[in-house]
This record gives sequence, C-alpha cells and structure tokens, in this order.
Amino acid sequence: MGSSMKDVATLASVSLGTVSNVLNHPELVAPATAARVHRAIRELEFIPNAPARQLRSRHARVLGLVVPDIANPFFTEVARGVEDAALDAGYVVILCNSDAQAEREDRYLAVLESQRVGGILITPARKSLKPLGRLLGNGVAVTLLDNDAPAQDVCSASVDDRMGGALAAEHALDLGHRKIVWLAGPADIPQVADRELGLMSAVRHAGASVQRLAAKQMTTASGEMAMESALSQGIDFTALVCANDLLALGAIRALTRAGLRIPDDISVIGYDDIEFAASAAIPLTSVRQPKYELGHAAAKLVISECEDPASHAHQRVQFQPQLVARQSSSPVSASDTLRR
Amino acid sequence: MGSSMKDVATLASVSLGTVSNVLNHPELVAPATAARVHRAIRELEFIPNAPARQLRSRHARVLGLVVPDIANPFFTEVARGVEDAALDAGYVVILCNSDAQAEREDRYLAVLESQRVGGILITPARKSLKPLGRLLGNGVAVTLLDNDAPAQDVCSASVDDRMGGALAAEHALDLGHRKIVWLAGPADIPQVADRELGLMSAVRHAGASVQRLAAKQMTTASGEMAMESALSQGIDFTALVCANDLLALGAIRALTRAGLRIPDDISVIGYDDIEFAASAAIPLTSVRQPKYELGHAAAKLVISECEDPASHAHQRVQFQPQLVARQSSSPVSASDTLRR
DNA sequence: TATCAAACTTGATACGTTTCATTTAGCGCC
DNA sequence: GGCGCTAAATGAAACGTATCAAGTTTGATA
Repeated sequence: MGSSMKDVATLASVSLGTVSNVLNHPELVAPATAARVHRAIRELEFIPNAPARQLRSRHARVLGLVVPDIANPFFTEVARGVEDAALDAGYVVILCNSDAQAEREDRYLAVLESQRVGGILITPARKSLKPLGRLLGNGVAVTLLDNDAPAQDVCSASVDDRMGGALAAEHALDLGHRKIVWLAGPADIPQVADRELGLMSAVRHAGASVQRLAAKQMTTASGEMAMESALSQGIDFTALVCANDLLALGAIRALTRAGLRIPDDISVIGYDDIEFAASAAIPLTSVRQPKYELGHAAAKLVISECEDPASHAHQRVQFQPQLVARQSSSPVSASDTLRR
Repeated sequence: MGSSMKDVATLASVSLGTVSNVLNHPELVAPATAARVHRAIRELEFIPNAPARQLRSRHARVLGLVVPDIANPFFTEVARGVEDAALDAGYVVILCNSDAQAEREDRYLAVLESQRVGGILITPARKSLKPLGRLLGNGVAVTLLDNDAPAQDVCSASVDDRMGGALAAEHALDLGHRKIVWLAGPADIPQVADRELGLMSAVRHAGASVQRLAAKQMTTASGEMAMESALSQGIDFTALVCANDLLALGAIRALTRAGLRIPDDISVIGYDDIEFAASAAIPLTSVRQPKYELGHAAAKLVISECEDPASHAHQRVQFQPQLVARQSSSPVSASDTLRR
C-alpha cells in the first residue's frame, strides 16, 4: 500500500511536521535532517496524497478545461497548449466537452466545483457568465478561452477575430476579387460574428460588396450543403471566404463537383489553418490562429492566479491572426475581370 | 464560501452522520428527515467536497486517460467515448498526452498516482507494463486501451488489427490487384505491426506479393515523403495500403503530383476511417475502427472495476474493424491487367 | 558560566468527509 | 407493564496532510 508521511517520519526518526517542512518549506530544515527524510521518502517510495493536501491547504493543482468539442481540430491544438503549460507547473487537466450545450456545461461546472479544482479554462456555451459566478465566489480562478472578457473579474485569452476577418477580406481584395461570398456559420457563435464584422468592414472600405451564405454547423458536411444549394441557384462570384476550414473543405467538394476549378475559377479562403488545411489536395489558404499559444497562454494565466490569488491582476491577452496564402487562392482571372 | 455538511446538519437540525447517510445510504434515513436535509442542501447550495470524500472513503471518481497524442483524430474520438461514459457515471477524466515518450508517460503516471485517481486508461508508450505495477499494487484500476492485455491483472479494450490488415488486403485482392504496396509506419508500434501481419498473411494466402515501404511517423508529411521517394525509384504497383489515413492522404498528394490518377491508376486504402477520410477531395476507402465505442467500452470497464474491485473479473474486449469502400479504390484497370 | 537570539523541531489542531459502534425511539406481544 | 425488536439517529474516530504556536538545541556573546 501507499505509505504516508507518518511512515516517512517514523523511518527518518523525525516528526510529521518536519517531513511536511521538507516538502513545503525546505529552507526551514537542517540539511542533514532533510537528507535523512529524503532517503526515507525514496526508500518507502512515498508519493504525497494530493487530495489530502488540498483538503488541508485549500489549494489544488487541478484545472478544468471546458470546450465545445475537442474533436474540432482547433480545440485539439488549444488543449495541447493548455496541457503542456499545466504539466510544466505540476498541474493536471480535466477535459470537459460541453458540445456547446448549456445543460452539459452546467453539469460539468458542478462536477468541477465538487472536485474543488483550482482553476477553470472555459469557452462558454452561452453569452451569460452567470453560471460562473458561483465558482468565482468560491475562489476558483476562471479564464475565458477564445473569448474576450467582458467583465473585470476574470482573465481572458483570445485571438482578434475582427482582424482575422479583415485579413481574409483584404487578401481576396488584393488579388483583385470583387465578387465575394462569405460562408458563415450559426449566427450565435461570437467568434464567427466578429470575423464577419471584420470582413464586412474591410470589404465596404474597399467599395466592394459581399454575399452572405450561412451554414447550419461548422462542419464539412454543412459547408458542402450550403455551397451546393447556392450553386444550384446560380450564384455568381470569384472568391469564397469561409468562417472556418471545415466549411471551406466542404465547399471545395461542392465546387469541384460542379466542375469549377480552384483557384482558377474560384479562390477559396478558410479560417483556423488546421493541419489538414495545408495537406489537403488543394492546399488551403487560411487565416492562422496561434492555437497552441492561445491554450498555453490561457493556462499560464489561470495557473498564476491559482498560485497567488492575492497579488493577481486580471488580464486580457489577445493574439493576432495571420494570413497563410496557399494554392487555393490566386489573382482573379482575366476572363472574370473582363466579364465584370 | 462553500458550505459543508456541518452547516447542512445544523440547518436541518440533524447530526453530521445523518447528512452523510442521506447522501450515501438514503435507505437508512426516514423520509421526513431526508426531505428536511435536502431542503437544507438546496438552501445552502451545498456541493460535496470530493477530495475530502475520497480521503476518507479511498474511492475517487477520477480517471486518467493516457494517450500518445490527442491531436491524432483516432484518439480524439476515443477520448470522446471515454469522456461520455465517464460523465454518465459521474466520473471526470484527466487528459494526459504522452507523446509516445516513456519519460513523459512516467511523469504523468506519477502525477496520476499522486492525485490518487481511481482508474487509468492507457495506450502505453512502451511494451513493458512494469511502470504500471506500482499503480496496480496500490489498487488503481488499469485498463489497456487499443492494446491487448498480455497479463491477467488488467482489463483491455482493443480492435482486431490483424483482421483489419486482412480486410484491407482482401479488398485490394478482390478488386483484382496483384501488385500491392504496404505503406507502414514505425516498426515499434504494435498496432501497425499487427495490421502488417494480417495483411501479409492474406496476401500470401492469395498467392500474391507485397512490397513494403516504411514511413518515419504516422503523419501526412511522412506519408508524402515516403511515397515520393518510392516513386522516384520507379516502383511498379496498382494498389497502396496504408497503416493509417494520414499516411494515405500524404501518399495521395505525392501520387497526384506525379501525375497518377486515383483510383484509375492507383487504388489507395487507408486505415482508421477518420472524419477527413470521407470528406477528402477523393473520398478515401478505409478500414473503420469503432473508435468512440472503443473508448466508451474501455471507460466502462475501468469504472466497473473502480466501483467494485472485489467482485471484478478482468476482461478483454475486442472490436471488429470494418472496410468502408469509397472512391479511392476501384477494380484494377484493363491496361494494368494486360501489362502484367 | 550565564544569557539570548537564531536555527531547528515538535505536537496539537483542523480541513470535510465516511464509517461504525452506540444510543434512542417506537411498537407489538405475552 | 416489561420484554425484545426494528428503525432511526447520534457521536466519535479516522483518512493524510499543512500550519503554527510552543518547545528544544546550538552557538555566540558578555
């Protein structure tokens, strides 16, 4: 069975308190004693009991990570960033998929509260931060992930989605495109809404215009369907900007099936720059988000609050996206320009 | 601050023990009393302290999930299965990416031991199960994930990789292919080795032969490189079977770039049937593994052992893979048959 | 040699639960 | 009305640790 500090104390002929000090306040104990204790620890293969420790010290090296769906490559990468930062600090991450459902999110928040986690990283399923209020009141550090903090009492780490939308638009405009389609997702996703704002304002600024298309979900299947039905209605355009890469990949299938060539007939621009974007049959031009860094930064924020809540100042960290041009986009073709 | 059972007891005018009984042994307490206690619980918004509970009862509703890389779509899906099963049982999952490195795996196992998790689901980074010995000795339930249990003291959930390899081979053979290339991954991955065994024996049984190609890693980039160099050496074949879908997608890029058409010139068969396989430009024929079910089953195994270690019998669960034919494979073309 | 601060150690207490041996109440029956 | 039972509730002990006031040793100083 696992041995306890008491066993260590006995074997090293010191008191329980001294063993505790060796572990938590080594500067208070004489080197010779510390050495003896360490020997005993090795001998007994003692491993501290984290739950007991937390019960007493009210400090847990456990984080909760609440995301809509880890199967989304964007969040997978974010999670890796979170996890690496956590492990570096001796923390551990509880993975919670909310499926963007409030009910499931609530269930998880309750479990996390019961587990008395030290901090929570969350991409909320809904606008209101009310459900987080309880947690905050109980001294749990909360950091918003891929969301900007509206309030003062939480940290946040996000990517500038308006800028990302603008980058995508400007790329298309720079290539000479004037007939642009924006393939959006569900309207209630704040990130998507921001991308749209950035895109629209850039386009308007250039005196061009955009047609808006909406997919039901942020998936390839949904992108394919939306594009297909638009094509059947004889939509006329030369560039397609999508709310994420999955939509773009789906749309490309529909376009290809309709006999359109990419990028010769249509330029396609995605968003997220997931790994598959680069290695697709037609490498996808996309707006890269520093996903790993986002997760890493968010985790460091929440950990720093866990470690020292008193002297912690809430921060907003915002990353800049970046356009990665690949083969799915090219200058508008001569014929299209003339036709216009 | 969070209220404790003591507060609840006071408010409901009962003893501490009674509150505990309401929570854990409701059959022992009179309905009227239970009602009073429940009212107090709601009133105080009491949420049990899981760590304290575990300290006393030595029973944790926490699982550790140790996988090589959650960014691999295979494991992402497995993780979802694990998580859903866990949440259903009121458990929570700690995510651990070992990166297939022994050192990182060890670090995580130590942290999980310190957290006193109730169970561990692991796809081990190395053959030896020694590092798990300590855990088992301390009463932690261990279940092998995507690995078959060699020993008697752990459960395991896996997919029949030999059969999968055979399915892929038989599909190619049925389509008339006789010049087959097997694009393998690193030799030390047991799953891949098994697939190869199944493939080889099916091919031999049919009196055909296989050329073996090895990629350095199980990634698109690696698959592309391996295929490219093979093509430059003038390899002659009509069907390509890959150790996983990522390799297949990479290989397809190299093939396409070399002017070969799929499936007209070369039939390509992947393994895993990740989501992208179906929605790629050329939908990929692949061997489907019940990924979600695998994770779900493994989690249920480990949870059942956690709940009642005494009456638990270790089990091996093995799933059957399934061939999903799509457009990347077709009957060998007349010209190729003649040429032979 | 007596004194005192500094450097270590100790031992008791509390964290929020579960468990279990006891106690108390309620009730039918001879 | 006393007996034995069952059902319900209680109270104390324990889980493994951190903390901190109080104790002990050490070594330097006067």
